[in-house]
Amino acid sequence: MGKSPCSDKNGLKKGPWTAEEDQKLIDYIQKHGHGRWRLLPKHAGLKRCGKSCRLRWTNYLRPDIKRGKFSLEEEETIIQLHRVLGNKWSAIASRLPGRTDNEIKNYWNTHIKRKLLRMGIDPVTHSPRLDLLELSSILSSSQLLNAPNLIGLGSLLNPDLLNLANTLFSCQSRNQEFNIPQNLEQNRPFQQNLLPYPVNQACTNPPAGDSNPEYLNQNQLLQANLEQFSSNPTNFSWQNVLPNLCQDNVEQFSMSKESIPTPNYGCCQQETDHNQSRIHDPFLSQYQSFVPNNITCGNIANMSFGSLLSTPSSSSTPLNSSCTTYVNASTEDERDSYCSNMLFDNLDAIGLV
DNA sequence: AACACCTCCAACCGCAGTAAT
DNA sequence: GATTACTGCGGTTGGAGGTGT
Repeated sequence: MGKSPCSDKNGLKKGPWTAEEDQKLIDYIQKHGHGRWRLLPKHAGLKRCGKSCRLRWTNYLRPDIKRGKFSLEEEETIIQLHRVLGNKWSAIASRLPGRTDNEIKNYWNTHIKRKLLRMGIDPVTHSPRLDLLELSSILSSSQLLNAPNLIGLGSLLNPDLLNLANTLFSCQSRNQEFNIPQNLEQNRPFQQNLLPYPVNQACTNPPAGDSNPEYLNQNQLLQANLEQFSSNPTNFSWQNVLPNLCQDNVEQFSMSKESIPTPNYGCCQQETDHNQSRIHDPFLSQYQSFVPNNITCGNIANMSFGSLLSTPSSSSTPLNSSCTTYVNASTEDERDSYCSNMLFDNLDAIGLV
């Protein structure tokens, strides 16, 4: 039903707008207002299609457009709105005065999405990558860290998992004192601990211990689900091991989508400063807890462990799971794949493969 | 200086929804 | 109800400018 594209019409200009064209468009709209975009270019003396004129006006020439960098507050707002609305850029833009849908979409794709991925957060679901969470549990269990288990996992793990595993092994091999389970599961969420930071920082700044019972409880739960997985990997279910963890999340997720919840990612807010500065970045502050509130008992319980370990379907960019080695990897996907190889090199080195 | 590669964003494209006929 | 005209939306692209080698 859609109209034919502008390119079908002969003699119409494409590409970047000149200052002269901009001025013609502005002058015309100031005199006659906008609308009737199809007729506008003819009346305004522009060799452009109406669509192009509308886009130029709404995305660039409109007087109420706010130019310049996004503030942290705007960034936080975008993340919150995206969590509720998804890729409804126009809906998001309507709540950010002066920003266009195109601008927000670009900013999401070039900045925020990448930032979330680096933090180990799925930019589509806004939840921590549960597969990474599980790997931390697997690696933390000394009795399960043996060759058969890891070889079995090799075919299931996606590159992000392997990347994390490689980081952990690198840490372990460089510093025997550094206790991986403590670093991963005590007193602050794993994705904030490890993923946003370079490997060497994660290794050299292990957090202090914490006796918070909630964290200890999670340790037990993670251990329990790991053991269940170990005994029956394909039929693993969260149902039996996480009955209490997501109680609050069910309530929160049942909220109307019209209301925008305050950032609260679950049951375990960060309590301590870890001898360092507390996170004040509002962006990071949204992801300080352990379990995302949009993960419910229902949807966790229905996940099989196998599906968690394979490439997540929620991931917007399919993960490259090939075993090709990229020594000079230029893209993030390539680096992930490269890290997968490094993991198995490390496993080989310590005699597990 | 020259080249390769990367990032960013303005602009394009195709499709869907809706109003008008 | 079918068709046409128009507008809006979201995904994608291409090129300018920046950075690294």
